[in-house]
Amino acid sequence: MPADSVPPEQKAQIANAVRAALATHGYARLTTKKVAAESEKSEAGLYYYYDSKDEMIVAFLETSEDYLARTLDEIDAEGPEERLRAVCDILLVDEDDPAAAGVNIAVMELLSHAPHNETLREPLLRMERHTLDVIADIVRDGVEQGVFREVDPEGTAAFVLSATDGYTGFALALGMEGVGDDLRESLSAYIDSLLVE
Amino acid sequence: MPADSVPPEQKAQIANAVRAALATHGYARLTTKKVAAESEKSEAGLYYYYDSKDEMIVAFLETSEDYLARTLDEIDAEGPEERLRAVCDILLVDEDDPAAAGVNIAVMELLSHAPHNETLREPLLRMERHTLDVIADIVRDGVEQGVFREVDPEGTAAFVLSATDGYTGFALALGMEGVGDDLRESLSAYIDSLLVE
DNA sequence: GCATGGTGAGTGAGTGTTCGCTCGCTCGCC
DNA sequence: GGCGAGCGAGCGAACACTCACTCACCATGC
Repeated sequence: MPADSVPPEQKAQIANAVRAALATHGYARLTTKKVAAESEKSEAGLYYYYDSKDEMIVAFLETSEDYLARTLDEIDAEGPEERLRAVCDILLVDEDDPAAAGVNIAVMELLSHAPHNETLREPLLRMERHTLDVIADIVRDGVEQGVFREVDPEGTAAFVLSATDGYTGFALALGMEGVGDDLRESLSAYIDSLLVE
Repeated sequence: MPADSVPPEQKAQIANAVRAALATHGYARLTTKKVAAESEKSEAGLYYYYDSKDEMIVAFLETSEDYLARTLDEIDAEGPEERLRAVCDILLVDEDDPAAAGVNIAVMELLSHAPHNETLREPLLRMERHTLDVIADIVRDGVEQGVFREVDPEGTAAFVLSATDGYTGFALALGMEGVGDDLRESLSAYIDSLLVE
């Protein structure tokens, strides 16, 4: 079956199974058998909807992409400063939420494997690009409104996203306690430093 | 053979083969056959020195750890500000150096797989912990010398390392051109903001 | 000077297992 | 009775790892 004609409900169900399996086993140890074990289908049942394991992962990524985009879109904070803080709060995964941590770490694993897997590269690129744009837009608004100093929106966005992704990819993945709180404070201080006096 | 009694020359040679194979294929697609192909030994020859694939990867990590520690130690810049800039320069891998980029991306892949592989966790933890300490020491010196504002050394170190690791794990891995330069500038501006007026 | 036997270093050819994926079939429903 | 949905069984390939063996080298005894 072509990937883009999978019924939405089935796509959501399979994406969810991929998500659970990724969080539990990581990408390098992900197998279709493990995905099936997390779903309510058999291994062969997954292949009824998707032609390959990679396509199932793409389904998960597209679902995550939608979810993240919606979450960022739903921020109802007012003003660039509060909005930027809200975005950071979303991107800096709580170490005490194992489910969220597992998924986000797995996405970092997918990201760092992207150079070797063409199929996964595109959806990952879209997701990161979008997040980058959301942050840059907020910063740009802040500069135009005179809330932020005259910083470069793209550079600031890259800095913030790097910091949050990097935190997930090393401190969260290694279970380094305390680093999250340290970082949260420094990131908050960084946002302070963006404000005009 | 116990891993800690492998002759140094053999360890270096095998670590090097693992490094090359990781850079080319990534961790998720790393096989002992590919490591052997990058070395001058057969697959069975690798097992003469190491009992498992994971031990070979640990050998690579220990070698990298030594190399990074030595590189950070050899910084001869003077004063906390210049030293901090030098560290960032080392950690922010150049996107035009494919070999260095490949290895660093692979280490990010290992990091984000760490929750699922106990064997790799320890050496990775040591490596990140050490880097974190090096940065925190520089910041602490800077604060004591009155060069930096009274920032938290640990938090600042976590912020800087997160940013550089994160850049490697998403922008470098996805080949997002320009992000590196944007980030370099923002990171430099951040260091400016740490300085006392 | 030279046969003998032990040893470290290494390999070609496998081992059993697991992988991604397919096929022939069944079942329930219009 | 035809058809969409799904599964048990199993395919070939690839995987991590092992084993029986070779070969160069060296010490020893004669």
